[in-house]
Parts: sequence; C-alpha cells; structure tokens
Amino acid sequence: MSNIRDVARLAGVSAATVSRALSHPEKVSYERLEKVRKAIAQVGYRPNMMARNFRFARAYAVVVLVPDISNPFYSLFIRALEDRAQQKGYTVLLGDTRGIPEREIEYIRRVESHLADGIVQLRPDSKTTQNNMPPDIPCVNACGCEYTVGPAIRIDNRSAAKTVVNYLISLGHKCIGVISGLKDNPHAIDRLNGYKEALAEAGIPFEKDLVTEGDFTMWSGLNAAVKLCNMKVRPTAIFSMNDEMAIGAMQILKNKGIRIPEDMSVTGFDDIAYSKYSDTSLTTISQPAEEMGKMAMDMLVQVIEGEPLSQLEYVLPTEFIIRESTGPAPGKK
Amino acid sequence: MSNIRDVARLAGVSAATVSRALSHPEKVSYERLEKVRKAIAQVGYRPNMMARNFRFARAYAVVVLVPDISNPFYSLFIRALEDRAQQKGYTVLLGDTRGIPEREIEYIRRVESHLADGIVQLRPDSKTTQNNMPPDIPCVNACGCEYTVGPAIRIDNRSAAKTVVNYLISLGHKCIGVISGLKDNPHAIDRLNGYKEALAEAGIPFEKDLVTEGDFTMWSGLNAAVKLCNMKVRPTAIFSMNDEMAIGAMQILKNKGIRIPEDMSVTGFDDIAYSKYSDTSLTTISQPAEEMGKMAMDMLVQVIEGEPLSQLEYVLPTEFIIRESTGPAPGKK
DNA sequence: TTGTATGCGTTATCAG
DNA sequence: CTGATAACGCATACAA
Repeated sequence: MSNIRDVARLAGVSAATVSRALSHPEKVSYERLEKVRKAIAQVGYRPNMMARNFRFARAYAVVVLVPDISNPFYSLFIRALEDRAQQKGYTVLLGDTRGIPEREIEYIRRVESHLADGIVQLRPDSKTTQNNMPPDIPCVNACGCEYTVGPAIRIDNRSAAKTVVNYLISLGHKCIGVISGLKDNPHAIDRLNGYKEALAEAGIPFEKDLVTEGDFTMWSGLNAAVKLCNMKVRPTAIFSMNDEMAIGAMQILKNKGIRIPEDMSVTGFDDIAYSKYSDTSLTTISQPAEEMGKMAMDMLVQVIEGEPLSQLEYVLPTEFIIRESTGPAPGKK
Repeated sequence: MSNIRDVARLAGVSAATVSRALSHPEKVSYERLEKVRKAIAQVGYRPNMMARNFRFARAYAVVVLVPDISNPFYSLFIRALEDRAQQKGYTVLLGDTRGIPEREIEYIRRVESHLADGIVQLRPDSKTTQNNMPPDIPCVNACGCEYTVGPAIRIDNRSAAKTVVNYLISLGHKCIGVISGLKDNPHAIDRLNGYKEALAEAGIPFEKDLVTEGDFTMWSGLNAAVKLCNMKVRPTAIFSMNDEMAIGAMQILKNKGIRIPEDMSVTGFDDIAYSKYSDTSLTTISQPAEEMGKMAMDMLVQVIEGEPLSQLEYVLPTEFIIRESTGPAPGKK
C-alpha cells in the first residue's frame, strides 16, 4: 500500500503539500495541485483513514446496541440510523447484545478504547443499562421509556397504549386481556400503565389475572393467548404489547375456531410490515422507527462533537392504525 | 484520557514494560506486573485500540454489505455473522446498500482506506458487484449463485426450487405460476432454472407468461398474484421466490375468495419466522441463514489472515418444509 | 505558498 | 527482565 510520502516523492513535493492538497486544496498552488493529483492517480493512493482518525483521536464510528437485530422494528430503526450515519461520514458498528450484559459491556469497551465515539442504545432494560454505562461516554437512548436519563428519543408508550385500550372500550369491550412483555421491561411497564389508566377512566376495575407475560416473540404470544382463552371468563379482546405476539396469538385463536374480530378483537404495537399483510390485518400503533433512527444519530453526533443539545428528550408522535382485527364486543353492535 | 506513559510514570516503569505487561505478561517480573496492574486500576487506563490497530495496520473490522437489513433472512444471517465476529475479536460495520451502487462503493472504499479488513457480500447482483470489487480486497460472497467467483457460501438455489416444483407437480398441479424476483437477479435466475428443469422432467411445457416479476417485497407479491389470477387459464399453484412475496400473494388471494390450498397452492422460499405463523402457514424452503453467517465470517477471516482456503465454495443444504399452503390440485384427490 | 519538524499511542527491536 | 528508541501515516504549527 502506498502512503502519503510515496505520493509526495513522485509528485516532487513534500508530504505536507500532499496532505494539504487533499484537505485544504485552497492552500495549494494550482500547479502543485495538479502534480499531486496525477501522482495520486498513478500510484492509486488512498489516504489511510485509520491513521487520520488516530491523529484526530476520533473514530468517526458509533456503536448501535440492539437486543435483537432480527426484530423488524429495530432493523428499520437501524437502517435509518445507518443512512444518516453515512451522510455524516460516520460508520455504524453493529452491537447485537441478545440481551446479554457481557456483550453490552464488550461494546461499551469498544468506545472506551477509542474504536467508536459513542453509542446509540436501543436496549430497553434501563436498569442494567444505566448500571453499565459510564457517565462520560456519549450515549443516546433511543428506546426510551419515561424514566430514562440522559439524551433520549422516545415515544409516549403510555398514552399510545391508552389510545388503543380506549378504542377497545369504545367498542364495548370490558374484559380486555393483556399480552405483556417481560414484567420488568420498561416498555411493558409504560404500556401497562396506559392500559390501567384507560380502564380506570372508564370505571372498569383492573384484574391482574388478565395480564399474561410474553417476551415479545410470536411463540410467547401464542402461549399467552392460550392462557387467556382458558380463563374462567374469557376476555373479548386482547391488547398485545407488540405485533409479533399478536400474530402468534391470532394464529392459535384461529386454530381454536375463535373468529377475529367477531369473537375476539386483537391489537398489536409497532406496526411491522407483516401486520398489514397478515391474514386478519392487525390494528396497531405505528412508531416512527425511521424518524427515530435519524434523530438518534443527529443527537449522538451533537453529543460527540460537544454541541449543546437544544432538548434533552424528544417524544415523537405515534399513529393509531385501525385494521381488521378489532370489532365490537360480542353481543354489541 | 490517560495513555500508556501515564501508567508507566505512575508505576515507576517504562512504557514498554506496561505494554508487555498487557500483551506478554510472561515476560515481565511479578513485582512489576503488580505495580502496573495497580497503576492501571488507579488511573482507569484503557489501551487505545485505534493506536494499536494503526500500528498493526489492521482494523479488526469487517464490512457486511447487505441490500436491506430489514429483510428477515438477511438480519438472521447478520446476527450470526456478528456473533462469530465478536468471538474472533472483530467488529462488524453495517453497510446497508439498498441496492445503490454508490453506497456499495462507499463501503468498499472503507476497506481500501483501512477502516476495515474485508467484506462479506450479501448482494446477489453479481454483475455489478464484481465490477465494483477490486480484486485485491478480501471478500467473501455469501449470497452466492452458481456463477459467483471467489470464496463463496451458498445454497443450491436451482435444486431447492426444483424440489418445490416437483412436489407441486406430484400433487397434480400442471399449471404453476411463478412470482420471480427481478429478472436479472441471480437468485431468481437460478430458481427459475430449477422450475424449468422440474417442468421439463415432468413433460410439462414451459409457459413464459406464467412467470411474473416481483422485487421480493410483499407488495410486489400481491401485485404479481393479481396478474396470475387474471390470466385466461388461472394457475392452480404459485411458486413464489421468497416468503414475503408469497405472503403478499396469499393476502390478495384470500381477499378474492380464493381458498388456500383448496383452490390454489402457494409456496415460498427462505422460511422466515412469519411463514410459520401466517394464517395459512407457508410451505417453503428453509435456508441455514445462521450457519451461513458463521461460515462467511470464518472464511473471511481466513482470507484476511492469509490462510489457505481448503475449499473455495461451500454449498449448504436446504430443507423443504411442507405446511398448510399446499394441497392437491383442484379436481385431484 | 511551501517544507521541516513534531507528535498522536502503541509495540517491536535492540542494547543493556 | 528492562528501558530507550524508532516506526506506523497523517496533519499541523512554525519557519522560511
């Protein structure tokens, strides 16, 4: 591989001139600029970015910490993040933690050892996260819940959930089952609070047995739905905390001959692509995943570059999308 | 940020000793090892990996070039790749090209400028790809088709497709529509060849009107299905070249009152998670995405480190999974 | 405008 | 076993 001195020698100038020709061409005479240009072409010189980054003590790279990249919501987010990163001259280092703290720490270490300049955090488990994250490393929390600290991009999970449940109530549903994420998942907590608020405002008592626990996978949604079906008083609607679990639930309901939405309404959360195309298309909450990815990147770069943040937290709007999986409670019209 | 000399000063040793204490502790006396250990802890020293990489002229990073990370097959592959990379001390740089050649080139440049050591290529468009890829940069083609050059991990698209179509034929189907990817997509070409072979061996003439073109999205599958339904002689089965398009197709078929599989059979390709949970679960080909991701990483590291490759190409087995979306041709039993 | 000299943090070499 | 030194490739302060 040729370096800047090879080019300089060939062009008959100093290495400094070659460097300037590339970074500050206005400071170099036209004549030498041409010489340098030719020499660069002749040897096929490519500046060594690693050396340059090293000199600037900057990696121009960010880590994105994600529990599972195969989750469609996350992959959409990351796609937008990467897009923005590329625009800004940054590289995205993929950190799929699978929820394992050691892996998270491994990636935090990458920042501490200067292989990346900051972290975008999609990990919702804020307790662990905040324990592991040293306060001095640039970090944006992009899966924020109500009680995150530091720069954050988030949605209002609570009021979104409330909107969904309000809608179900308006359709006459009084017994609404919940398929939750893991109980200590911040999203699950916020969304459950929305559910409770909606119930309270409608004067419906909260029944904790109606809340089943899943882990955001289709399989867990299926299992949770089985439990809900076997209850003494079977709910007439299911509020699932994400689309995957709702899809899993719908499959088993249909297998059992329960019609959707005639016998039971089902709602999701996220609006992943499959929700629109699933056989009974899913009523759900759409999150602005791409907008969130872009904003997270913008925000992180601001933090990295030491620019002041005009806002510490951005709460983005969600959209409630009504499709075929919801209808009037049985017996209502 | 503290550096190696700060530690050395504090420990009362030379920088070289600190370096050795970290990299070759067996070459350092126990006494000084302890001193160094304490000093490191005291100042919270983290070795600057960028400086170390710079010195070794290695990035310990690889680029993964993918047309669309939100595609579940790709994200599974990448998850496994990242897993293996982490095991081997490498970082994965995410390169979502969205099929745009300029973006691909941008990432190739990252390797040329020493920000990464090599590339795993998931881009199936081998023509463009090979035009852009300089011969001297380590690269593994992981979405290989029959005519890729260089190190490759792939499946036998042709024979997998043939298996599917053979099965449909065995069910009595004689008029089998195809939802293809873009006509010049290597996967689409290989799979279409499999389709043709199966037909030929069964003595069924190939009808080119039965081949509709999609772009591997659900939406395009839906549109293609509409075309197939409107044909003079409507096919009794649809061979879709991926699951997404099959899911899109199934939705519109059901909307039109066409029963699956009684009136029409549908098959997919990839076996993404949703195929199992979609309302009529999908008969499809399962690709070993995770195995492919791991092997691609192993292979790339071998190339990077200059180890000889025992095999230039690995063809991994696929599995044919029969679910509910296929059945006997109408009129057959 | 241009060239020279220096340093970024690390590690291998070599002499002690 | 240890320390001083040079080198990796680049960009800047400074001198000319």
